[in-house]
Amino acid sequence: MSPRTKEQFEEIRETRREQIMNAALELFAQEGYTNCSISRLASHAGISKGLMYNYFESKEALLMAIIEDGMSDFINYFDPNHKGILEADELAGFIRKTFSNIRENQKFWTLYINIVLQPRVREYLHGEPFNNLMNQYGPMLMKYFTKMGYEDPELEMLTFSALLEGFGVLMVYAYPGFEFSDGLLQKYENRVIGLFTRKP
Amino acid sequence: MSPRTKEQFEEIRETRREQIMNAALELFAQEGYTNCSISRLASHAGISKGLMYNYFESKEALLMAIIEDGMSDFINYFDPNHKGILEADELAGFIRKTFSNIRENQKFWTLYINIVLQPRVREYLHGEPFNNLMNQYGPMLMKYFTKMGYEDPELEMLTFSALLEGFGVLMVYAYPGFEFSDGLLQKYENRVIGLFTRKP
Amino acid sequence: MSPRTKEQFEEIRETRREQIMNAALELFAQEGYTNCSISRLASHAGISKGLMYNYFESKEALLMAIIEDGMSDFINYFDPNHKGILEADELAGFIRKTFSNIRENQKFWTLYINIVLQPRVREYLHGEPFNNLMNQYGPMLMKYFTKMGYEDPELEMLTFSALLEGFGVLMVYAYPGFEFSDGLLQKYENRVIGLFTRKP
Amino acid sequence: MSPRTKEQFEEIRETRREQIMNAALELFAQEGYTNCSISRLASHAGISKGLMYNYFESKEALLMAIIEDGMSDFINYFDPNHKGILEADELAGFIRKTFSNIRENQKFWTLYINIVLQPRVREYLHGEPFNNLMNQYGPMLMKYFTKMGYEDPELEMLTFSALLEGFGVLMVYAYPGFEFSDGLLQKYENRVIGLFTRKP
DNA sequence: CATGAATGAGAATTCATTCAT
DNA sequence: AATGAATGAATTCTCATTCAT
Repeated sequence: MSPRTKEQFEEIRETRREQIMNAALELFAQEGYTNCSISRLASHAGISKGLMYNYFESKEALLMAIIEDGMSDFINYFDPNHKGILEADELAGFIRKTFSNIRENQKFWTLYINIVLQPRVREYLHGEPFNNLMNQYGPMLMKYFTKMGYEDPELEMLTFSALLEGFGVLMVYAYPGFEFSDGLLQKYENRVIGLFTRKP
Repeated sequence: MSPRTKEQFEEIRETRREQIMNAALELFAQEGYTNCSISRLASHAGISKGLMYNYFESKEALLMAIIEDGMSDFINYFDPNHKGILEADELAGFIRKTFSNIRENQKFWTLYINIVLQPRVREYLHGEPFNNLMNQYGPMLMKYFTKMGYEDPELEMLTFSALLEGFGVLMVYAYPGFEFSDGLLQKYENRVIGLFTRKP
Repeated sequence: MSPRTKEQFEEIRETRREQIMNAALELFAQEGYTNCSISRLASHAGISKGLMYNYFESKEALLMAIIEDGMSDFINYFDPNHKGILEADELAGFIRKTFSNIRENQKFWTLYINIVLQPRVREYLHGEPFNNLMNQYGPMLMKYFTKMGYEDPELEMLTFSALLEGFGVLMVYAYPGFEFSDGLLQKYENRVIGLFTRKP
Repeated sequence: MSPRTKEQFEEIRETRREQIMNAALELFAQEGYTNCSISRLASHAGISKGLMYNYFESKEALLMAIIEDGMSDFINYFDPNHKGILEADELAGFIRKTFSNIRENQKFWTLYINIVLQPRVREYLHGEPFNNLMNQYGPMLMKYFTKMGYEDPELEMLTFSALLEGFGVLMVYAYPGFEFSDGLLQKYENRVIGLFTRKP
């Protein structure tokens, strides 16, 4: 009968927020952001339409929250020492974490790929807090490949990025005929690491 | 002035149809299928809303027509002999055509990537006439890599597909910091061809 | 600490009630009744949404309470003897009090003018307890101007009412270029009193 | 069977536009801008909700169009010679036209008074094309009363404005007990003209 | 007495599609 | 063949009100 404490309210909010974001991620990934109405989102999350707006300012804000959440791991994977210069073992670690992240968060990557081409989302991703990741990614890899003695750092960077991006897309597209066994994924991971962490 | 012949009428229709599809592809790729209204589509194509429906049954039919058109090249690139068995030079040709197609039809690929994850589009793509392409793609590559003596054909197929898909995505994403000079693209193309057409 | 007495509780309630009404009047006047949500009203009053409903049955009830509060002065100004017949000095007093009330309660008058045309509010104002004021206002002035020997009592009544209403509106509108100095207001007040309290 | 000409389309649009504006003015005046939903507006105008947006960008745009339409007469009444200096007969003309306009367009004035206090509307009214009217109104009257030799031009201006504004409000409010016979209105008009067009 | 999470009806707005001309 | 007015269902979003705690 006594009123709920501030802590209780915060706990409720946190739980609900996650519940909504999980439900939304699932639906967004399945059917695309624009095809999911707030109405369906809400009923998929088991709440009322109105409550959605208690937790997220708009449908777009909900999307951005999901993107931010999904990207935050990446921000941490990459250059954990913040020195601005990659070492070979750091790159290997980054690759491993990236692959396992893609495997485990297929829903997020589906959504991400589906959404990232839309101008508004891209603007958001090129702003803070992703700005650092996006803008430092290229130069840092260039430095790395140069330092490691690769003949054409730009070409390496393109190949490296394509192998990662392409993998993500393939995981998500699930072309008929492809089977991503654990063994295969492991071998792919090792191949990519091998290609870019040994002196040429 | 003699009345136009049936052939002239059909020619006019065909021209109009292409004009509409080009305008639509441009807008779809720029802003996403769902974000483009028929109204804007029509005025971007320089015709009235009503006339759109004279040429395409619905907005979705217009989209599918564009997809079909964009994919038809690929259907032709791949295994031109219809033998079901690839030769190394055929694969090289396929790779070259694919890359040049991606470079030249960026708009289409933007749209394609943007749209291909949506259930209805996927259903369409997995039906005729794409069915053959999609379903034969994997097995054919497997046979190829096996025949060529690669140790792990599945791994090659994954790598190969990732390098192609990843390239497509990167072209379209245009990460800040990437510059796709003609020279770089040529080297990338050569590298990919080199990786998969020489006996290991 | 002895528990609070019933009187103390009621005093607290009364204070809160006024606090809410003041906050609400401010927002209502600034932005219009319909544009102010209960949520903003509550946070502007420094309390929770729920508590609002402890003090007022509904948003409309809160509005009516404010209107009743603001009008009650007028009810008292007018014909303090309840004889139904006005004397010249009573009218002068009424005019003076009206002007000072308008000057001091601009927020209320803004709200009042903004709100008074809406059917539901008008119904309320034409019911008790305003009924008497509204319905007796006209006849009483008629009698007054007749008794005072004005040639056309109806015309006087119209002029008189227009000068009061018009003043209220102008105070609230604040047309650019108008400056309501104390001196000007005083002269206006004197002019109005002069016009209607001297034998013609 | 032949397609409609541009002229026919324009005629349809003009007719519909007026039909919508008339219906909206009626409902707005009766129940207040905020209380009228687009839905009811549309069905009151005998059209679909969607069509409203073919003619007016938004509910607010519709309101502004009505206001602009209603005010346009006033812009023309006032200082028809655009000399910036009023003559006595011009003022008399202005007063006459104002009164007859208020009488004939009660709906508009109800709406106007109801709406003019809202910040957004006031901003609009203080911008073009009303800017000239609103901002020149005060100074022009000041010059007039000065030139005519009135002792306190500011006081005259206030009185004059109050008599006009007050009249408008009273017409709209229709206090019970007031009866605005033609004779009364004529006398009021003459009184106001008399008060401000004769040398004091 | 107090809180704010939760609801749901309804508001404004958009847009694919139809159809009279 | 061509136009654009007209429709109405669906969408995003708001908000007064309720209620468990």
